[in-house]
Amino acid sequence: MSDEKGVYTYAYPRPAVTTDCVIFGYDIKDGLSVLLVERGLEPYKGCWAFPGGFLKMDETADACARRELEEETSLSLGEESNLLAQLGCFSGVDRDPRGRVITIAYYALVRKAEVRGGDDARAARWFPIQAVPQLAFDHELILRTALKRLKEDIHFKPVGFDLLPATFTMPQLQNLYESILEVHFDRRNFAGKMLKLGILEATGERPAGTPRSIPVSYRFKRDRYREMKAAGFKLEF
Amino acid sequence: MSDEKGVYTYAYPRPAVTTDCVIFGYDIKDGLSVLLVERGLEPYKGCWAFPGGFLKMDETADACARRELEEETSLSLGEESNLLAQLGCFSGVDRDPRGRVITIAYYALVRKAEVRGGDDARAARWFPIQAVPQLAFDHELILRTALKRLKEDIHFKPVGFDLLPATFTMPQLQNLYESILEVHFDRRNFAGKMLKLGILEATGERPAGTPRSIPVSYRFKRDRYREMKAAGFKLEF
DNA sequence: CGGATATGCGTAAAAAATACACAAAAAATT
DNA sequence: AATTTTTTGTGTATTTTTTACGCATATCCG
Repeated sequence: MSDEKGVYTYAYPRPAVTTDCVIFGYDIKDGLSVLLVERGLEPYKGCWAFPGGFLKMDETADACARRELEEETSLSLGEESNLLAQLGCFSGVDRDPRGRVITIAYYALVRKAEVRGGDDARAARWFPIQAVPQLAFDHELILRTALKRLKEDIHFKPVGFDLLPATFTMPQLQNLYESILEVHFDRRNFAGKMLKLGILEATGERPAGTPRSIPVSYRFKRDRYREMKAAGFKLEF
Repeated sequence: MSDEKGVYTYAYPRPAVTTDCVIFGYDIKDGLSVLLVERGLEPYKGCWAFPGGFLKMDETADACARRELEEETSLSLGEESNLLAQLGCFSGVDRDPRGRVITIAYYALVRKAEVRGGDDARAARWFPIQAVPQLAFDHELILRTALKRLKEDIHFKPVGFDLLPATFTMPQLQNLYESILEVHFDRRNFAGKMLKLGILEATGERPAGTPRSIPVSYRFKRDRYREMKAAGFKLEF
């Protein structure tokens, strides 16, 4: 490993550089949730924070975020993931008691999966967005920024791809949008718009008996979505 | 100054951290332009690049970007500027021949003003966006990213505030939008939409003789714009 | 069994986007 | 100097999109 402990000297002072990951998940029961780890080391030992850690000299910030996420939560982000996006750099002078540390924050949307603590993280857990505990460092600011960004992104990117199970119903999809945007839609209009986008397909024929009040299952048409993304599409709500 | 040359040692290696500024300007003659400086030092000495430089230990990235911009181009960004936005962190492992250097890129829109080189910059100049020379480091990637971002932002923010002179005509405003988005609009529809937003006001009465083919001058209503921004508005094109 | 609730389907009204024609003044051309 | 071309402002009819809402049926729950 190229990052063995040693002594590194520079002519000018340098900040330490970390990455942090704001990972959103979703299920019907808890609504929108966020993934946190319990810190196993000082500072803020025992406090909850976003998974993340120091940048190594031979990896990009992107790679660092993925690595730290996997080490601390066992969650690995496939290259497929639509939304591993850079959220921004947080560079407040006093944001870390250890000294000058800047962080590059990322955020991603995933299907909620089992997570377990590891490495510097004593534990890893999903928290419903309404029940997030006090956070270490300036992570509350980072969370607010991520939520704001998510609300913007949802207008342009089909977030369901990443947050929902492979097949889902229209009411579920609507519930997802409503819980992120904190608004309510008329269900007929919502379904109409979604279907008109052409990125959904019904997963099975409705049983012959045409039962009505059991929802139809859909899945996303990945190919169709890719086409539309290339052409540049927009979701309006 | 806290950043005197000396020897700074750390237990783990650290990347150097810089900021770079992508500054867009606009005038009728050249259309959209970007501000570059000619590097006075190695590496890439004599090559054109974005103004920027190393982060000091007692300043945020934001402050660093503003400081370096002023030092190298004599351009100072008022706090009023709507669009000094973080563009993202560029962290390619080999992006700087001096070693590991990551940069936090910013971008801003300003009224084109006289600029002069200073500090590490031998010269500073505006380049029309179609005539940008070869750039140092990975600055071509940064420029592409900034242009993409600008095209997105224009849908939500009244970029004219920052790019146009205090008073301007409707054809000028339209020309600005057309040169950023690289499309053409019907002028009646464009004017109609713009006026309906309610953020413009005619600056003077049309002379009594009602001459037709001399454009009406407008100015932005800053107060009205602030209100709308708080309520969250959207420009469609 | 009966009432409350959820789902799908379709339509009428309102709002917005779009395409388009004309007259007058300025600018360019001859 | 006369003529043509370009530029600007104004308004309207048409199409498209968005929004609001009614209804029949099936499930859920006591």
